[in-house]
Amino acid sequence: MSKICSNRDRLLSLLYRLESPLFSCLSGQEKTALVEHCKLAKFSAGSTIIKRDEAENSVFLIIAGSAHVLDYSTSGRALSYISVGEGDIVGEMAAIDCAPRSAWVIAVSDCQVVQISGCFFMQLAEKNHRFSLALLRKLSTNLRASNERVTEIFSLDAEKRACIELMRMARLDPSKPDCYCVERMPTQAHFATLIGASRETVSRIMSRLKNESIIEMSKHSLQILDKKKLEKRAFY
Amino acid sequence: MSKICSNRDRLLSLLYRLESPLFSCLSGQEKTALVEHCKLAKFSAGSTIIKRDEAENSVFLIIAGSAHVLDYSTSGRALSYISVGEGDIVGEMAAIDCAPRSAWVIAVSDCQVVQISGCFFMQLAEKNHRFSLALLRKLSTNLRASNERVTEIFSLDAEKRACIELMRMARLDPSKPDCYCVERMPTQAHFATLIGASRETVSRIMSRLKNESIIEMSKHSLQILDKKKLEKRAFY
DNA sequence: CGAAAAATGTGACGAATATCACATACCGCA
DNA sequence: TGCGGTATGTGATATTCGTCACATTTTTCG
Repeated sequence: MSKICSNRDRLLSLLYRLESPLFSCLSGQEKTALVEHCKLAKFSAGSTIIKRDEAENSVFLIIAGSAHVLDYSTSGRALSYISVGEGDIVGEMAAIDCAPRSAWVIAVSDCQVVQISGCFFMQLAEKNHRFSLALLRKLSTNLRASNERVTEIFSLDAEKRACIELMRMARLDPSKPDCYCVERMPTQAHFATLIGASRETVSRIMSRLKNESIIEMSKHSLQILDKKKLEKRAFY
Repeated sequence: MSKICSNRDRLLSLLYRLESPLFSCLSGQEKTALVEHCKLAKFSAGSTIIKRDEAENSVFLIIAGSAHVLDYSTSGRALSYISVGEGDIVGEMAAIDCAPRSAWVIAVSDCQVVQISGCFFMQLAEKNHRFSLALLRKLSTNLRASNERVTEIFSLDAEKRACIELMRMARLDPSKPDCYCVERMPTQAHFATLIGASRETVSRIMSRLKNESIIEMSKHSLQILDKKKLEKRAFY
């Protein structure tokens, strides 16, 4: 499943190009040491990057592709805690507190990742102040996002949650200016796990939004035709 | 020897007595410096310790009493993220990432707290490795707990959530051995915010558990009469 | 191209539970 | 001891949404 590539130089240059508030805290020396304690790996769409309850504690830096951090309910329905992409890390919690994995991480699209030894990652945190502070900020941000998500699921209905999530995912369309779109829109089943709803509910919501010309689908992207209306649906 | 202790001295001895994986990382010197950058404060039951959206960034160390970290839904219903007591800290996130408060902290019972300057708190984290690593572990633990709570609310019905929460709160009864109880059981309205349910739903659940002789109420404490049955209700 | 798999659309139905509206019980306190 | 506020108990009702069961469409890949 994961192909190991030993091209240290490529990895190092990747680390230098990467825009990450965390890894940009590392000195050249630390980056060089890092490539000695990690390996490149690939995960195909749908495969498991981290298994819940395992004791393994590597940290994964995502170079390409996207993944969902999620858990399953007793009935088997999935709920995503966070969706991660290029430049994000996952698995840092197990490295920090040495507890077993608390969630699953599943590749949504084909992923290229750098697998870093958990021990080495924590050595970086111990030796480099800026790194450990950046890590603190990251966890703090995650905690805020996580709490916000709980409140949303708790207090808003599925349609409002869907509209908010679409607004979060939307970016200015590079081809048509003044127009927002979601490139690489996940499947409705994946989207459902992001907002804590069933696949069918998402389907119904999308149908409604299409009918009212608020959104439009094309291939794997989603156009937001009427941003104002979408906001209204999200908040009123 | 003087019998009258200054506030500073009392505070310092408090810090030495306190069982906290975080503050036990501090050297004597750091503890002495800390008492110069903080003040003792009291909050009566029901009063607000931290207001959501404010820019203020003190960290509060709870010496006595308990409080809930919570947020309100649009309809006004409250949901607690975490319940904190003696030795816990709240408000560390704003100190770490300098963002506005993301939640409310409300005293459930009368609280005595040590209010620490956010900047000084972060100076400790910058200068003391063990402290910043302990802080990382604390955030990591909180994140795990927060995620676990989402999954619970998402996948278990209100009764199961209530039973699990009761089991979390229960301690061995100091008077009757082999018997578990919850001393200082919060009101049903407070308990409801902990499990993400309405006050009425909690009332109905408690009635059922009482009827079946699983629990028993007395004054402000709750006896668990049949731990086995309670576990069954929680998980099957 | 064409078949199998994956993704999506949609109706019917039931379960959980919020909400409203009271009744009742309990507690602190003057 | 009685009063007012707070906490709790309980029925009726409405709503949201998950689940099941298919039909239909789209994508993938040999």
